[in-house]
Amino acid sequence: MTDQSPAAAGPAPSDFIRDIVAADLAEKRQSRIVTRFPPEPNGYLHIGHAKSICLNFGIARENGGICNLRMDDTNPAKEEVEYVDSITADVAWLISGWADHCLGLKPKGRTPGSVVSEGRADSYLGPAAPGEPSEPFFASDYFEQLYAYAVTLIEKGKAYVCDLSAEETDAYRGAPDQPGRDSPWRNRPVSENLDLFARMRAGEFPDGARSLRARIDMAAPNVWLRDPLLYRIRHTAHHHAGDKWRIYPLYDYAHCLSDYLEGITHSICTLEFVDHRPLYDWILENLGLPRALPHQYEFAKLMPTYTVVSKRKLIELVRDGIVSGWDDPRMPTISGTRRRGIPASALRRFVTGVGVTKFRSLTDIALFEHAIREELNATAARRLAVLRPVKLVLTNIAPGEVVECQATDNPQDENPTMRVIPLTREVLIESDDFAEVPPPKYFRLRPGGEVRLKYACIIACTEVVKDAQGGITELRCTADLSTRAGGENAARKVKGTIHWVSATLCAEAEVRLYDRLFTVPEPAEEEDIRKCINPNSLETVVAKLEPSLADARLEERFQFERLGYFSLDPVESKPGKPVFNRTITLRDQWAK
RNA sequence: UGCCUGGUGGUGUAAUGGUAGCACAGCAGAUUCUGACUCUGCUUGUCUAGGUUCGACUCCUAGCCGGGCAGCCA
Repeated sequence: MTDQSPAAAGPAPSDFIRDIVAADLAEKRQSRIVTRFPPEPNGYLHIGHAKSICLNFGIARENGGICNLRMDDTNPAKEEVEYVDSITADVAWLISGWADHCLGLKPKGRTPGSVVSEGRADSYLGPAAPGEPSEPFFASDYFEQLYAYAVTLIEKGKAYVCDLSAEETDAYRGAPDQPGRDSPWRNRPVSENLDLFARMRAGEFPDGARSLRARIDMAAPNVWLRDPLLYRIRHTAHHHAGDKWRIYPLYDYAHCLSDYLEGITHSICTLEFVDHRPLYDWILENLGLPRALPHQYEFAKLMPTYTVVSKRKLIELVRDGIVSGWDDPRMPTISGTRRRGIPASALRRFVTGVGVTKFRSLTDIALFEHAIREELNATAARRLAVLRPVKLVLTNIAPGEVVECQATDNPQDENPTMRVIPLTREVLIESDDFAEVPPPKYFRLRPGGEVRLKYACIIACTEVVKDAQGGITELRCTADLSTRAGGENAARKVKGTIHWVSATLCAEAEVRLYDRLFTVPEPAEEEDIRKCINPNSLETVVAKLEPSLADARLEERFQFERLGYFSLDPVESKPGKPVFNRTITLRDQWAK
């Protein structure tokens, strides 16, 4: 349950929201911190959500609190069970081994119960006890309670049923720089409002015929205070609540009260909700609730370069078949990230490393790549694999002879383990590790030149064999076995060391090489994102692998030396027919 | 011309009245049986103008520039 990664060993993050939390604790405004992560189940989670998850769970974790996972499902037209399942799985994966103990789930099937707070009737829904059957919280589980609160608002003269159409409502709202006008239904008697609202619930009116509105101020400078809608009529079944509702609450109304019902202390969201905060507070304050009220705080969402993080654009990529699905390894979704082989710890390190501010920043994706490499460099087992092979014959090794070479699994370990790789007469090397006419400063193999075969010995190229078209068919070399580890010339230096595999004793696999999906730093700013799709974002090759890779397991992470980090594709790799994904290349100064 | 919000190197982020620091990126070098990792060095910054102060990224005033807001979406 403890995180052994370097990121966890470092100092706890600090930002303006954590400062507020710390002050609330120090000044006893709160005794226990409860945050929440409230996605709408209408799409898959992406790395932008990962920042919010790590912020909310991180704050809970650092303060001995919990973070509720809540489906913000108040719009039945857009939401699906598929999404609640993927969201639940993605959150579990991201926090696994780091904040599992902070995950707030509710008792399965439970809705808010009656409690007494400060001597007054109240409602509350807390998290499930350990071991108890549980599921995420759902805003739709609060519909009954939300309805009761709405009745209270009506009784207090703070809400009314409005008969204006959607278009009329827009017109009456005015513009940001000019006040709106009161709805003609604004001063409807309480009894009539109560009756109409009950009949809205009963399904007596068609979609859009009426709405329930807060009675605030049509001249408010903040447009969200101009009698915002609380409920709309929707004759639609709900994926979680079933078919018993004909009216559904809107976000602004449902969210603050969901927070209250769960005893949330700090409701953390992104910047676009700043304008809604006065409404968040208005609803809670005007209900005269007995317990301490939650407070909303806003931060800037994560916007990485060379990708998009908007559900609408992500949905387009999936729908238009530009990627294979939500979990395509090129997608910035959490499921795509996972399938790509990126460790959850690397994603966490990245999203917490960028910090939390109110500045709308563009984060260089290189920060993510760095976090991935840092994590994988420390943990991935080194292996040899050749992506684009060219044959090389070691003329002084007899056919059938096998020279066993000791190879280090991970030089980053204090006591690295070893394995054996077979060297045979015929080996395969990377085609661009040989150059007939080498560019300046090229220190790999060339005609008449020398290079070391990693973990084996130094070889010298004696002959380049070509076919009739001039294509290279094989390289003939001599191996200096005295330069093997332990040999009398083991210390001999040559400029280059290259990777290789035996041509006769090797495994084979499909390897998928990924590159960034977009060619421009800010694809979201383009008029049409299809025009800046990187045509080379996926290249598939059939690679030759050292024999041990035939036994690779799904959860293992490898560094194919000098190439990058790889792991098995969890969806399409099959026993006997392995498929590897390249998670990321190694940093490459030479390529620049 | 309404309301909200924000401006620190190329990017992100610290410094909350006391030496502008860190990470990434870039460049140069060292090291290397991975052109990886590691190590060293370097380039580049407080939006502007006033004011307060011994001293201002920080406080005040006025500007400038950017982002968001008028869904019966969240």
